[in-house]
Amino acid sequence: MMQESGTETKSNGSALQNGSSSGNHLLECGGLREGRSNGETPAVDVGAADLAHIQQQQQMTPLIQYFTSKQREGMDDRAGSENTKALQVARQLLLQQQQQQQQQQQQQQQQVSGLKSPKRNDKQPALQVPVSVAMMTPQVITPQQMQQILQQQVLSPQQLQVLLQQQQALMLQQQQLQEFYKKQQEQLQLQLLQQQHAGKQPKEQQQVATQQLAFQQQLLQMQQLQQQHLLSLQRQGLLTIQPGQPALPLQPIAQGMIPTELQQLWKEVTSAHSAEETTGNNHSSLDLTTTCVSSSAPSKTSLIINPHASTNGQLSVHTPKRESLSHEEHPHSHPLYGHGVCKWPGCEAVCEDFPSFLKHLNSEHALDDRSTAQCRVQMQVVQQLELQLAKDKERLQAMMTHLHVKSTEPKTAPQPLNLVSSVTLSKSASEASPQSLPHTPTTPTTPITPVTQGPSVITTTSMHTVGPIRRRYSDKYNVPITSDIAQNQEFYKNAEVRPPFTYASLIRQAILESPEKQLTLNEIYNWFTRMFAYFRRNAATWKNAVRHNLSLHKCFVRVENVKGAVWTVDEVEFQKRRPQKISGNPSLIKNMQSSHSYCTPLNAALQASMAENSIPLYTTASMGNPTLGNLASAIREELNGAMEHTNSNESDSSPGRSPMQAVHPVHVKEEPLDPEEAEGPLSLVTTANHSPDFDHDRDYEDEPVNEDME
DNA sequence: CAGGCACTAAACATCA
DNA sequence: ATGATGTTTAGTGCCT
Repeated sequence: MMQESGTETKSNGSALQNGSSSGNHLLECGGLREGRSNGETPAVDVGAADLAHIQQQQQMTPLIQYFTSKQREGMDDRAGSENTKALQVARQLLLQQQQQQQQQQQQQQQQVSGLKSPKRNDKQPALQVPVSVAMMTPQVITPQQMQQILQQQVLSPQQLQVLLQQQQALMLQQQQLQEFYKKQQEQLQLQLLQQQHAGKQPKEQQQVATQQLAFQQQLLQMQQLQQQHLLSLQRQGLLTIQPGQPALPLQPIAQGMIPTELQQLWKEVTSAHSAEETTGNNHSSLDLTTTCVSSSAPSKTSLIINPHASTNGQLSVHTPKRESLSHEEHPHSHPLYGHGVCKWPGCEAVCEDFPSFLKHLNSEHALDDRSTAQCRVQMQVVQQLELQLAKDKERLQAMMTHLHVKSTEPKTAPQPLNLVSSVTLSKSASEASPQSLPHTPTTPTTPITPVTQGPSVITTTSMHTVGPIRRRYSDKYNVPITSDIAQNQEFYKNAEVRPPFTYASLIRQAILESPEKQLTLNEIYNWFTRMFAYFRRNAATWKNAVRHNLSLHKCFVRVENVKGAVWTVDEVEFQKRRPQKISGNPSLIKNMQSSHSYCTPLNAALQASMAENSIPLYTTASMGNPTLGNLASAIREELNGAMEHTNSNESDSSPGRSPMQAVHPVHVKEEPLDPEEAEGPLSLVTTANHSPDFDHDRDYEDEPVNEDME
């Protein structure tokens, strides 16, 4: 019958405040942008398209990268328009660059001359595979993205670990790819030289062009791999992609880790690098990549994760556990040897066994200019990574400390954001105010702690120690409970997060959701356990609470039925409670309005991005911007409902409901009810029709809030 | 600070 | 007797 999975009676201090918030729901949003039902941010989208275009051209020059990186940097604290400007500039530059390059290439095809120093001109590398250095940087997640992760989200150490591992693995892969491409490039040049001497240009050029194409494709694949990695991170709620940069993962921009000096180093290496033989085995290092890419398919639709599978809070999402992870921990002890391949940067030589590898190492990678240069590069890379790691570690430490301190404070439980494919999400979210705002005198520039404690699946278990929360925000906004539950359904089902609603609200919801608008106690229990993972524990406690609430509140009416007693909702009674509550809470309203004023322009696009990336709360949390989307509508509805209530008892605040849709005769509770009860048609069981009131949530307007309703 | 509210815990009653 | 259901009371904490 009932699922009494965890009947520990000890419930004090249980997971009441695992108000984490990363709804990993809403995975229906497929790609980075496709998932959105309608493009909220056209300007940004254009930028994204441009970026993608640029990406496909594989022609990002350092200059463009600079611009785009600038763009990204600005994205954190500026609106997107500036960024699109920068992007346009970059795009123009790119076009010029492309033209120049085309001219160059044409010239070269006509006269393959001056090949001795094809790279002398950094800007137009002759016949160089148009792969920017930055593109090849071993950077899967840019430092800023990492920063985002660390700044905005509460990650468990394990997740950080996994993240880092994935990052490292991908970096390794990328590094190998870099080497591979570098090598290919050099070989091409060498071949070209030879061919020039041999005097057979046209054919070989064609070949070269083909190879170039192949390289580009491979690079593209690499990019896609990156992208998927990032996507998977997003899906886990580990990474936030901001709206102005939906194509962010497509931007293999060197940032932080690879400054220009590093590029130069690479060039040094490249120029110092003499031609090597054989490229045939190089693909060994690519195998993983290509298979990975092909398995997860570049098309974004293929990235869509089965909502059911992914809504599981634990999010077993397709984080393609890249086999490359094993690169590091390959049984063969030498870090430069793995999978039968020499892992010296840029080498990839196949070595049958370890001894032959050692032999190869000593012969091919002896102390010479090239090795030295490569070493320097590697040092730089490592240094940068270490720096970054140290920085992020520090940040993480600070976060942990901060959160630890804060989490012990009796804060209110944050409410998961309704981000699931909400059409007006950006609007509502941007207008929203965090429910915690009234209690948190945080300035917009400082992260709001409770927000970072959102119902993230990551931390739900770790949050269980947090003390009980007495306040249930949404109790005051009981209308949107419908949409909230509907929208966060999967989240609540899978994450052991206490829903931010009072028992009364939940019970009412359960009853209203039933076809008959009536439930037996047991059915109510079942609804609780079915809808909320949280209520699969401590059954004795919450069941008692349910019964207590059913008995206590006049709005719950017991009806003798053929099959026993069922409980119904006296909507009027229920609504009666609301005005008095909301009226006493003007500060909340004010806060909402004020927060609205500053967060709207800033965050509209951001919210959209969050929505499509299944990342509630986090992004704006770091900006101190409230993003509890449905709170605004909640309050609004609350107010509407309250006002309507004062005007007439007939109207429900939710348009989705027909107040007069009484189902069955309700027989009133045994106890005499208030005299007020006599005032209405009233012991009607108001029935909510089952249409989800999403529309309602979205249709509200920005009307002035009436604080004096009573 | 008082009062209201929500939550938790527990005692008790009723009924199948 | 037992468990489910329902009622009531008490204590506590948060918020206005």
